[in-house]
Amino acid sequence: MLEQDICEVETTHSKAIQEAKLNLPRDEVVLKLSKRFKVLGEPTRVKILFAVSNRELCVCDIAEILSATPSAISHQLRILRDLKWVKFRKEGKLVYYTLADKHITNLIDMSVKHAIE
Amino acid sequence: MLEQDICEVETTHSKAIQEAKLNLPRDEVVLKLSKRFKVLGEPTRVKILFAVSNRELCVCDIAEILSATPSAISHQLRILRDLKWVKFRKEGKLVYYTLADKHITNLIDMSVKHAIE
DNA sequence: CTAACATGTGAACAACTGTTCATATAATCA
DNA sequence: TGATTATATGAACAGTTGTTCACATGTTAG
Repeated sequence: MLEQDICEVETTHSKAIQEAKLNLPRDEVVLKLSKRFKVLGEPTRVKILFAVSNRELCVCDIAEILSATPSAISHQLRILRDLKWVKFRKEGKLVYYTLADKHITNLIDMSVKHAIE
Repeated sequence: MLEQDICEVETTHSKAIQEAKLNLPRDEVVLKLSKRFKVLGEPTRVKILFAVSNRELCVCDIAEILSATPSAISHQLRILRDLKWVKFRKEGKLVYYTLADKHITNLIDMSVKHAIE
């Protein structure tokens, strides 16, 4: 940030600035939070979560449902697996995925109803 | 999607697939939903929302708080304005921003506490 | 064993996005 | 009026990301 970009309002509002700085969550917390939201910021992943929220589905099922390639779905599932938002069960060649817990769909449902008009 | 990418599991799981397809929210809804989540998927925007959730702040204040340039903040504020997540009030040269309503911070708070461990 | 198939994964590519920079606009002050 | 300052905004650039493609792995059937 260059010198010219610093506003002079700073001194006037220093009290509000100081207060806001203190109330701001730690960088680590914000980063973790936004990282999770970003995962929900992709239609494909939201659809996958919706699809596996009520029943067990294998990768090909999900691909068929979303009209996508199994490869694309597999890539997205890895992200959801890493976050432990979905769990999986192998059965022969197939791998069945389910929602790890109801928290995520609750969040989505709540978002639909309240926060996001 | 090429022929080779279509799985043969389809016929076996056709019932589950059909059911999942019906339960899936409309594309329009999912798109709108994930679009909003994407906005929260950026640390800068989350920080801005936190900052203006308790007090009125001008662009330079926010820039100072987040250690960013006023220009970068202004760009992000436009996105938040378009979504009507923040409201603003002009006073001379300064433009003061506040949270439009408590729904968004509620969502974030809830996410911190419940859905997102 | 070999062929077929479901899934996983790395590389490559295209599309998107946040920041910076330059500049415009609007308001205040000398 | 002219200078300064706060904010807005378009273009450019760099970094990120989702999909596709090719291929590897592992399992089942013949």
